[in-house]
Amino acid sequence: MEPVDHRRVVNEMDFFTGDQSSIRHVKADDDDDHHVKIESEHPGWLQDQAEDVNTCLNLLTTNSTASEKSSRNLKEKQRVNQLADVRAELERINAENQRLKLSLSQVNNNYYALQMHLVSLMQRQQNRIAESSEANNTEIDRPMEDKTHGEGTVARQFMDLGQAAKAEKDEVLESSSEDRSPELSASAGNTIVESMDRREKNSTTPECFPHPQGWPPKKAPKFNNTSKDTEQAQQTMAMIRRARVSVRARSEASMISDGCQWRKYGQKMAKGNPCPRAYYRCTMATGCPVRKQVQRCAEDTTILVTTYEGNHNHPLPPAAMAMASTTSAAASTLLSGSMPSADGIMNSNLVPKGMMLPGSPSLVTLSASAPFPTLTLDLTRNPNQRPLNQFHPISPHWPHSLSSLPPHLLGQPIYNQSKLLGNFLSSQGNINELCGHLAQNQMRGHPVADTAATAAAITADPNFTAALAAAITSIIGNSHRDNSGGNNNSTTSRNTGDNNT
DNA sequence: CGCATTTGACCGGCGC
DNA sequence: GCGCCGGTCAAATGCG
Repeated sequence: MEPVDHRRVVNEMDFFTGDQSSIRHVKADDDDDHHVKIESEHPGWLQDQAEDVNTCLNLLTTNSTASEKSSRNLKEKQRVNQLADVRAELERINAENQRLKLSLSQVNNNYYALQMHLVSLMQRQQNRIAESSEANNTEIDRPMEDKTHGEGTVARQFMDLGQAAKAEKDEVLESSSEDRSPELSASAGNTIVESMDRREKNSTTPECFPHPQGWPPKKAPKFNNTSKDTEQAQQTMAMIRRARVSVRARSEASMISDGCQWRKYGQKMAKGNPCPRAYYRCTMATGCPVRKQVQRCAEDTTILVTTYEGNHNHPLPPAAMAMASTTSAAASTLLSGSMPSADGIMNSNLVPKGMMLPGSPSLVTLSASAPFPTLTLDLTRNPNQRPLNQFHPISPHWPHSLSSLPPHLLGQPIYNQSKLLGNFLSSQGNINELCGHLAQNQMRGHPVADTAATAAAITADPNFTAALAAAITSIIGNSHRDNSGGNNNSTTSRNTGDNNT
């Protein structure tokens, strides 16, 4: 038999906070001469307050003297004054807190902006070194130069988006891009807005830019020089959101893991493909606009095509940083260049020549037929098997080895990735060489299995493909990244677990 | 029971 | 104007 508790327990809301979660229990103990005990999370404080409780009921005993009354009134006034003081202090502290929060947010933004700038500077320096050492190979060097050019540009693009001085912009518009030094370009308001504006001005070119099927005219109305900067910025951002990055990779999994958390919100049968297309949205933060589509290739169902769209509006975990700037990079690549057409882009230095091997399908393509400009990274094509075969031993530790890859691809700051990859691409010009290079650096001493199955396993590994895609995209996208510090498409442990099995 | 996924409905853009 | 198509929504369903 349990002892019966005669105490009545009454729930009371905490009126100080209005928080139901901080409900106190007021226990009336029948065994204690009807005394009321007040239990609190802050017993000491409450006790002190209880002693000083001002009921404002003016409950005075009849035998009080006039002097006692006056002294009590005085005390009450003092307490009221103290209370007012405390309240004022509280309000002041709250205001200060808000200010500090704002400052912190600004500091964060500035930090990211500076980081982007640093990245661009380091990239530029790196490219100069590569340029001098690879003077003979202008085909490969120039893309890197342009990348550098673009990187500073984009770092600024996102920093200054919406603030670009219009007069400055118009001035820049007068000069051709060839005449501009990278420094000038990066500092003279060469924003996406400007790029689009320039394209708009360049009406002599029939197809100024791949905007078939209504893009951008419908989604983003034409710019004119009299519109406000803010409108332009919004339109530009809308365009950036529409630009896409598509990654083709062999994978048995339903989705490659890229560091982010995704929630499936739809699935459709797309025309011309027996495999359904799945629609996912990023759930790492409420309101994150990033979407991705996953669909198997109609011709080869072992190939998984993942298309990213949008920019994350939240910081990403370290594991997700591998996909740094994927979509924003692509968007910037597509939008910041003054390419008259998709062919222009492909024939230009925007896409590293090394990515387009002679006699083999290009690893990077730009779709001009898609509704939105789409950059496609094809990780399924493997014109040179050697490096991949070298790359990886058949090992039960492979997944763990992947986790050792991050120091090169996943966990390092973007500029390291870009530097590494940039160096390598400029010197080797072959993505497979890149794989081998990474592998040799990372896994030196490991046995080498020279089998096609190994290569397939590597390319099929979601982590690897995602990381590789991110790295490549970082380069292709001129290492563009915005100052949110979180415009990355990446992968997450959850997805890794859920979707790779 | 809460959350994620599934799936049919719905909507807007585009071509005819 | 109509139908097709891609994309999204939201109720139903499944699962842990």
